[in-house]
Order: sequence, then C-alpha cells, then structure tokens
Amino acid sequence: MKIADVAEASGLSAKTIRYYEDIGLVRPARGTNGYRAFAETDVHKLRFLARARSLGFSIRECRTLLSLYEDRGRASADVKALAEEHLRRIDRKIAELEGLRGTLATLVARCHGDERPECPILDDLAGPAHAGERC
Amino acid sequence: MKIADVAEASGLSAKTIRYYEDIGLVRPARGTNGYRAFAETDVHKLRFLARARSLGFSIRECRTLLSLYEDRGRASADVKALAEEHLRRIDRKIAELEGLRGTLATLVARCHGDERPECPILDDLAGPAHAGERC
DNA sequence: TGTAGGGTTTCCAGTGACTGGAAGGTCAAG
DNA sequence: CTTGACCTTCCAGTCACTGGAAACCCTACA
Repeated sequence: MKIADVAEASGLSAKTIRYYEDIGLVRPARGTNGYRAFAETDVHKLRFLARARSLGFSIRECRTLLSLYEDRGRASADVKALAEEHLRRIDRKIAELEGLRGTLATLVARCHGDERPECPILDDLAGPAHAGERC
Repeated sequence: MKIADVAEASGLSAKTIRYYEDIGLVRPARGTNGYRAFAETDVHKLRFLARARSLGFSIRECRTLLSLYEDRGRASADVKALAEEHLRRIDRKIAELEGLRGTLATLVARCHGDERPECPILDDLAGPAHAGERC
C-alpha cells in the first residue's frame, strides 16, 4: 500500500504520515524503488493514532496508548488513568473558555457597535480609568 | 522604568516583553547603558496587551485592537466585530471540547480500570472490530 | 521511444507565542 | 574590588504539523 492509499484509509495526510514515521510512531517497509510500503498493521496503527489524536491526546500520550495497546498484558487501569487525566485537562480547558466567553459576551453586549468611537471593549482592555486621564 | 518593573506592573514576563518589542508591539526607548527605558504609555500598552491576550485574542488581533485603541476616530463597530468573531471562535472551541468530553467520558465510564487487560478505551481507538480479528 | 502527468522521495523552513539557556555587559552594596 | 542581581543579545526548543522546492519514479498514451 502506498502512502496516498494509507492517507485515504486513515484520514491522515501523507505529510502527517511521513511525520509520524519521522518521530518513530510507525516504521513502514520500503520497496525497491524507495517508496514506503505499508502493511495492514501499519494502517491499523495509523487509524489508531488518528482516532486518539482526534480525541485530543498528545503525541506523547498516543505513544503511550500505542504501547499499552500492543502490550497484551497491560492493566486497563493504566489506560483509564491516562484517559481520566486527559478528561480533567479538557474540563479545565472548557472552564477556562467559559470564563473567557462570559467576560467577552458581557463586553460585546455593552458595546453598541456603531460608527462612534466610544467602546466599552477597548475601555476594558485599557484597564481601570484613572482620575484625570483622558477617557 | 526597567523591564523587571514593567513585568511586575503588566503581569507579563520580561521575556515576553522583549518578544513583544521584537515583533513590534512596543518600542521602548533606550538608556545610555543600552537598557530599555519604558515610559508610562509603554506600560499602559503592555497592560492592554496582557489583558487582550488573557481574553484569548491572538497577537495579530491584539495588533488590530491596539491600533483601533489608538485611533481616536475609530468606529466601535470594528472593535465589536472583532470581539464577536473571537466569541464565535470560543463557542466553536467549547462545542468541540464538549464533544470530546462526551466521548471520552463514556469510554472512561465503560472501562473498569483494574489490572486486567480488557479495555474499551483501547478497543475504541483500535476501531470497529473486524470478523475473525483477535479481540 | 518519447513525453506528459501524476505520484513519490528528501530536506528545509515556517507556523504561534512564547520559554530556556548561554555568554557577556552594567550597576549598586558592602 | 568583589559579589550578585540585574540587563543585553542570540540561538534553540516547544507542538504537531504544513508548505514548498528539487529530484526521482511509474504509468499511459502517441
């Protein structure tokens, strides 16, 4: 299987697949012409990676997940711990974004958004107005 | 004012402030010794940047916001449009993360997380099981 | 047989927004 | 005069790719 077919089958770009080889996530064989020759196991692995990445796991975590996947004797607790950590990270990120969202939505609501220069958004960014400052 | 004081006053690191000068966001004067000499307006600008960055605006957007801020005749509509676009981006990101969160939470819930190797999380990452495949 | 077009290969550079670290200059206190 | 805390510049690294150039390979068609 050539790289374009694998890209199609895995949903990753050819560039990304080459990159994954670069960093040692896959080791496809090579044909006599120098082309990469992907086996079914490579494709499977790449699909695994694509799915894990799409769930937001970092490359480092994907590496760990892959090695757990390939370790027939692994404890599911190890996988679960990794996933739970990631879940907490996602929760923190969501909370952070919702905080931003709240602030920003308030500012947007207060800005009339016409051709006049008065703007509560810029006022907020500029910080608390000081006495005697132009405002 | 020296860089460490400005860092203290703005909440940015000295490194970041130097970086902001590098990319042309601020242009502090220089003392005879070569040290940066920040004026009040520089500090104000950096605080503006710190606040805008903390709200998630990109450097490019901060640049625009700054120039709008300094343009006494700007229309608040321009600022509002920028903020609204950013708000939509945040909303999309939140939605995406909540999607991930849902999937991941389901997988975590299904994984018993003990010392046995069976793991629904890895099974999901590996994709739909094929007939005849080890599973 | 020649050639046109698509694939493939490698390598280098850039993204965004910093951050870390090394090597060296400056300043104030003791 | 030394010590230590600043300051300076510059280079490299982060993360996970992405774009592009130059060169090689393969197939189809005239």
